[in-house]
Amino acid sequence: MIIEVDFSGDIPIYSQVRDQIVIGIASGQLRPGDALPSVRRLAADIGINVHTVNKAYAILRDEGFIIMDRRSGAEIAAMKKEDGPFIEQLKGRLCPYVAEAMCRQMSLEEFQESVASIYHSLKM
Amino acid sequence: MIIEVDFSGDIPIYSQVRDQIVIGIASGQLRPGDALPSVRRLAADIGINVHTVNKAYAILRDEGFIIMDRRSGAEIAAMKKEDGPFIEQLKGRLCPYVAEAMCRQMSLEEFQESVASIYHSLKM
DNA sequence: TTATATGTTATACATGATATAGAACAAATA
DNA sequence: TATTTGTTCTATATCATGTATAACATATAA
Repeated sequence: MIIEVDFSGDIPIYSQVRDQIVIGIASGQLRPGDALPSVRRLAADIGINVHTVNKAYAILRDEGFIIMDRRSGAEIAAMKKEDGPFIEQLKGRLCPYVAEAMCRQMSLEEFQESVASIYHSLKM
Repeated sequence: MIIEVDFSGDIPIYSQVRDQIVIGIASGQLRPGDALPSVRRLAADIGINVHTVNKAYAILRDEGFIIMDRRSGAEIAAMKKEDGPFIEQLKGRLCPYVAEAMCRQMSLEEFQESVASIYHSLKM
């Protein structure tokens, strides 16, 4: 799996790395049990600092996406089904986007269609 | 309209102010033509610096949500219907959230239901 | 005129986030 | 023994964020 980073954007590098790995898991490119490149390896491949990759990995670990072992490295975790608190947290983060879409006269159906478009582009 | 800010959170204050005004417009609490409080007034009400409010207002102006006049103050703008580029930009920002939901075994329908929940909570 | 209020701009400062760099540690493997 | 793993530590540089103070041009009201 190839990870690319936009250095000129306003999204932190560690956040971009985190997002792309999550997208990789969602799309099936990364499956539970798969080994991730070591922090040094990935840092060298992308051309960034080891600490930046380590921060992304630590976040993914705290979020339950990966399992890290000091000796064997990092691998994709098997995740449980989402619970109530996650959905509430998700709603809170989505709210500003839904609100902006409503201001721009986007219907609920149009918004949901965009979500479906993302969903299917990841699923295949 | 009351604007409250979380100082301990990880979301910048100017971003929180921006989001809450957008939510106010989406919910109909703020309508096109309505006057916004002056930057000094709102800053005093919330208990933050004038420049922080000014930054939020400047962003809202750049995004087309409000119209600012050096003499008459700021007011809510009448917005056109969203265009193609906006939807593409929106998809890019939503993608990580959809991906995370998929990793947590959330179905498309469940995600869309959350969006609908937000939509209706703003609409009423 | 005078006073007040508006957005706007400028400078300065403090703090935290971000990213880099180099080094070292404990544990496991080849 | 040598290498690799995640992890931790110190250090530095840069940018974002937030505050503080001041001033400006413009408009309105007393």
